Amino acid sequence: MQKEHNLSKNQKIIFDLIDKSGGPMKAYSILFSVQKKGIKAPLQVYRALDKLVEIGKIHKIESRNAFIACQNSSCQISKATAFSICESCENVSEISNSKLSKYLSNFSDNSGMKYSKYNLEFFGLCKKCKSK
Amino acid sequence: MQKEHNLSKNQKIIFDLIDKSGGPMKAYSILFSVQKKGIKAPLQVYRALDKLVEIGKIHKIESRNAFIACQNSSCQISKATAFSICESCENVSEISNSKLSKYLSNFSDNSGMKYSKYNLEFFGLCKKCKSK
DNA sequence: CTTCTAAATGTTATATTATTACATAATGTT
DNA sequence: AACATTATGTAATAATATAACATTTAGAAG
Repeated sequence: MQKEHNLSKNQKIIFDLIDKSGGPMKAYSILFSVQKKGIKAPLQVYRALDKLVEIGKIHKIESRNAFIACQNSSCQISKATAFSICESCENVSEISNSKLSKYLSNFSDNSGMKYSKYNLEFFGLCKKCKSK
Repeated sequence: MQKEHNLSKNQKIIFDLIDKSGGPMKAYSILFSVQKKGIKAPLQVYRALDKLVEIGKIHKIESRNAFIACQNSSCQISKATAFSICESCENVSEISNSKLSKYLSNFSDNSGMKYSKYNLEFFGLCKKCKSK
């Protein structure tokens, strides 16, 4: 049962942009693209991004300082994310593999720490780039 | 068989500082600390950090833009890293769990991509912070 | 429908993180 | 010694992100 989040004006503009782009986008490139829609300042972008991340509509690719629309409909909250990143063309895709997420969600070591969240980034060459 | 890397002057200064700190350090806090040793510019710090990451003496905590000394003697190259991060006190430690690393190193999905590297960051509350 | 509150917005300034470009010096190899 | 590679020094600037403050909008409670 997915909670419906009514996105605000800025949130919707920015989510739609990222979603339509189909890939990761950087904050200042988003800013540039939405200036014609009246969003003028970095903070307006970052605030929308923060909220979108919080509700799981987008995820942050930490190693790239970029944001991508969630490609996994069951992912309501960004608390368990995994991505594959091509180091040549920088293509990013979200990995939704139930075994992997089960394994990591249940992972515990001997530190006595209970993990509530994780982010995993895999790097390599995608099919296309490998065959070049 | 561990390759011996002869660190250069700046690399050694910066590695020693991070190593002795026992935790993650940020680039500009490193810069501040090493100014008395003659390292004056950000680039000098970033260059040393880049090299240290490349040879696996330190790792970058992507979600924190911080660098930590490798706590895992068998880790020559930063190609398979996992960390646990306390979201309250920001304590970070490197996870060395052979099952986990084996699982992730062998992970493959149906994207046809062969992963050569990964970085995993777990978040939660450490023992101390949990009991507060 | 009004009062209250929480969330979102707008705006300016500034902090933090990282790289470009170019010159020089030290180190290792043949 | 000549060459190539790696490291250093320095100035400028680019890219990423937040602080502080004023105002507005949207929901919830009476």
